[in-house]
Amino acid sequence: MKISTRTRYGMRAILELACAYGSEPLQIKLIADRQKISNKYLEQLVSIIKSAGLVRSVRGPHGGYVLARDPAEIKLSEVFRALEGQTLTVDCVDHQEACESSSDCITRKLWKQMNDAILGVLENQTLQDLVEMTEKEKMNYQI
Amino acid sequence: MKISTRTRYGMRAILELACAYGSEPLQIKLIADRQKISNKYLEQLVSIIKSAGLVRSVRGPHGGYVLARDPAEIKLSEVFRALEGQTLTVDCVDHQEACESSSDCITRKLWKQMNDAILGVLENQTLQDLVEMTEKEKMNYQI
DNA sequence: TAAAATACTACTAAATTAGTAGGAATATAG
DNA sequence: CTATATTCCTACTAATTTAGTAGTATTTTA
Repeated sequence: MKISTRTRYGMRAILELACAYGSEPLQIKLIADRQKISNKYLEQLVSIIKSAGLVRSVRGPHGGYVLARDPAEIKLSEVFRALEGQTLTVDCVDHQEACESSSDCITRKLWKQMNDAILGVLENQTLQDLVEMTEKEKMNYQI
Repeated sequence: MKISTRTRYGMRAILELACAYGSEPLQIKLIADRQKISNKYLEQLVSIIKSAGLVRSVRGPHGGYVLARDPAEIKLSEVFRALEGQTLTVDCVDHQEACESSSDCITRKLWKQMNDAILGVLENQTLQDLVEMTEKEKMNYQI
């Protein structure tokens, strides 16, 4: 149950964008430098969260990426699922039809509890919450 | 954040053993047949939970595996971690030294929340709880 | 028109997962 | 003592996923 670097990198990138919300677009290159992530790899990750509708892009010089919505309107669950995939524990939790024993399967019940516990964390916080926490507690997400 | 089939199969196998606690040893072959898992693969999975000290083995005819302790004394977290690995989200959650920015990293804080949410589910239930729930709600873990 | 950026697509290397395979060791029953 | 049933151990393999690299096309601005 490790979180992939894809998700970790992607989360940091969108946090940079959340922090810069309201300002000029941020370039991949700049974020990649700050976070010490491969430029080209980050390009693909940001493209994933763009496909999910969470960021918008601006092409050409002085282009870059901006958050598509107010950071207070973007739940962490949206970001996480875009990067890590929709399935949080096992397929049958969201799609009962994935297994015919779903309705009376005890392990499914367990995985659903775990699924909901994770969702509880991600559904109840937005990018804005993380940005504020960062400022308030003098934390960072730049390394 | 999908759970591997290793963990799903392993959890089902140990649940069979929990259910049979107090009786004769169960053979891999029998469990594998019931759960429709490859015999040889399950052998390896059970060997993992044996290494973790959760089950004991009996060799020779009429041998098999038995739970090493009372099912009420085996937390789901022990089983899960044996199968899925100790790390629940990211290394730095358990090992701060894994990253020098740990102390003021906002994403680590998020991953720790998620880590603890998962642990909350697994630490507070034992194999016995699942066995009882299975009986009480007429559920199963045999398919 | 040059330069700065994203967009797209294909490839690759490494790691992990999910097995398969075969035989060694051990215990039991007859 | 021997056949048999079982775990034990180790090595191999195939498929999938992850983490990139690489190159070029497209768009926009100055």
